[in-house]
Amino acid sequence: MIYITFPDGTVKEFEQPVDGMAVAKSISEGFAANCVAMEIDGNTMDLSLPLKKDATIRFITASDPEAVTILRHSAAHLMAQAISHIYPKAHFTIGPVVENGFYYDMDMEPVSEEDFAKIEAEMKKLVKAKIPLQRKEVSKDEALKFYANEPYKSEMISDLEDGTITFYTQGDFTDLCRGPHIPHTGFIKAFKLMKVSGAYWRGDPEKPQLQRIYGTAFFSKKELKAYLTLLEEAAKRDHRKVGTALDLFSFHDDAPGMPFFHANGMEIWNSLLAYWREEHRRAGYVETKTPLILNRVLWEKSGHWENYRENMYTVVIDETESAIKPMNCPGGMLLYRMKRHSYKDLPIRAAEIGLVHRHELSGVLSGLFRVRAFHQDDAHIFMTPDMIEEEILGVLKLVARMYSTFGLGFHLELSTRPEKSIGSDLQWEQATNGLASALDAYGADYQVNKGDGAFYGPKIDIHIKDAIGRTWQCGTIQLDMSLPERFDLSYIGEDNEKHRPVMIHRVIFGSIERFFGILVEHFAGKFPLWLAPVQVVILPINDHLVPFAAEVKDLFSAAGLRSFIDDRTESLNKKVRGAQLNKIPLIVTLGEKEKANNTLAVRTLDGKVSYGVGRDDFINAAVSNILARKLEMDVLA
RNA sequence: GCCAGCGUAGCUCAGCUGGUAGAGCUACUGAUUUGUAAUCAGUGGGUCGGGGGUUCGAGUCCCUCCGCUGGCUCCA
Repeated sequence: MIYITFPDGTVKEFEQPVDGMAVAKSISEGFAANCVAMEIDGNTMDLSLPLKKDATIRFITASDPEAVTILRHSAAHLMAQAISHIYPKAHFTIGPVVENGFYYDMDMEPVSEEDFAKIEAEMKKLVKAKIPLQRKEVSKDEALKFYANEPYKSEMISDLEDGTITFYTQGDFTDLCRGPHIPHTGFIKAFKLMKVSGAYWRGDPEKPQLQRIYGTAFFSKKELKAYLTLLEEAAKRDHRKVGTALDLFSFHDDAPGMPFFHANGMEIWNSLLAYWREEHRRAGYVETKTPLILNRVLWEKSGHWENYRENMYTVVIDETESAIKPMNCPGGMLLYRMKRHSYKDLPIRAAEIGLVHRHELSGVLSGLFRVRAFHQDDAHIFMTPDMIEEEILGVLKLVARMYSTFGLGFHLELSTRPEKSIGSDLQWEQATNGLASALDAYGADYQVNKGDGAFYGPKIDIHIKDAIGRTWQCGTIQLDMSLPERFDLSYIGEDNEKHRPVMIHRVIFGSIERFFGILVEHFAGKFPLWLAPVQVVILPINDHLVPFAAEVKDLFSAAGLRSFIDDRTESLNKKVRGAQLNKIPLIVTLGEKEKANNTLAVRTLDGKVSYGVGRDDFINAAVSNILARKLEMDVLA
């Protein structure tokens, strides 16, 4: 007789032997049919597992967040089983769950997406058959014997401890797996194979290349469909596509990974930076600028030559080797060293919109998101140790302020001392506590990533969330205990002695190019008025009204509005359509009525049209919307 | 860098198993003078990513280089 406690506190008695499924059925058959797995005393396991002693139980059903992970793991097995039928020669390696699905790495003949249909068809058959997944504990010897002809599995088993090895069998397919799994394949009602790629065994380029097939799975077709719709929405917003359509930027074979910004793109860029400068000036920053090319000796001193050499472009000038800067900090160190500093001068907040070049591997380049030349909205803050908390808090507040202007939410992560690091315990403690207490003072929840800090100091990473729920790491605040040492920075303290200042590097947009790309996707090209390259398009209704349109444009220009006249001899409908497709926030139509009454007909991107709008009312509303950098279009309100 | 797929007009794309390039939009010209998402007609526009090869003949096949896209240990 054993006693099982349920989440609501009730306790039931069961005769031995009893497994999780039987306990679930004691609630109801219908409930049991929806159970995916169970949690026994906090450990997730299979429903088929026998319960041998008193325990607390919680059933995991499709609606629990962890259930989908179990489902996807089982889906990976399902795919492997299907593939073992179609490609009997395939050797299986690992098949884990990843962020939005799962994958399985297999040593097999190359497959392409065209092969997915037949694999999926086979998977569907197996789902229909509702094949149970059965767990079995095996000894290491048994396991090795079973996988005698499977080199990858044998290798994995060799790394495992005897007594902890389990197999899962579903029909004719058995896989080494820790589990847990769903009771039978019938749960996998909605799945899709997504893509195929190459991956090395254990990620090692020296080892054999495997076929990796990615898939995803959900408990319902509806959820799968919602996920696929999200992907479609993301594809529609793809900044490379929108950037081409709106004539914002381009890439050319002559400079791979280095973006060209067009006139429209530069309007956005300049508006973005004007805003950035305004906020930084207000927050007490000064702006500096350091050269693109600096002598090798400097990079040796900073440690980049030793640690970052393979990402740096170098150039020989007058027989002296130099490097194009991949980071702005060494230049910033030189500026600090120009003068003697008193503790009274600190903190010094020196910003720099620095253009950096990094030689990224050709295969990782991706639109504006991963480039070889980009601008960082960098700043180095030099301070005394007791200023850490306040300065970090200041950066966090600036971050919050600036991101909210774009309607971007964010969360914070603190990374602490890694195994390999420089500096003393005391320094790390002081630095990490400084960051943590700033985070506490700021008041938002944050996640701690133990050991994820840089070797030269702890850091805070800021992850933003865009309009369709995707997250991106943009901002970062890194405390640096290395460079002040290497460059022997100092300030004179109250005691009239030299002291080492504390320095942080911080960025808010991060890479401006990347942030630009994120904004394109976040807004889906429909920029708020203050960022829109063209704010107003003027459509004269016929050719005779073009001179009148020019007068109106002059009024707009005088007020600082970016406008242009579409004077093509095309139909109004066509010009409206063009303006809408170009995502121009305001369309002003001018006809005889407007000319007679000195009014405007104004159409916004949502298709609403207001007639008889006063010119001054319109201009004032637009200008105040821009000055306030509003996210919403309220010009017609 | 490695693997897979891709590269045809400014843009989006068609071009079957090799037979000397095509559509829509854009642009330009003319007609129309338009009241809120595509007026009509005409014209222009391509070394089919570069180079090499096979062939009587290559956008199509092969080799090579370049570029783009997606991946490249969130460890059974």
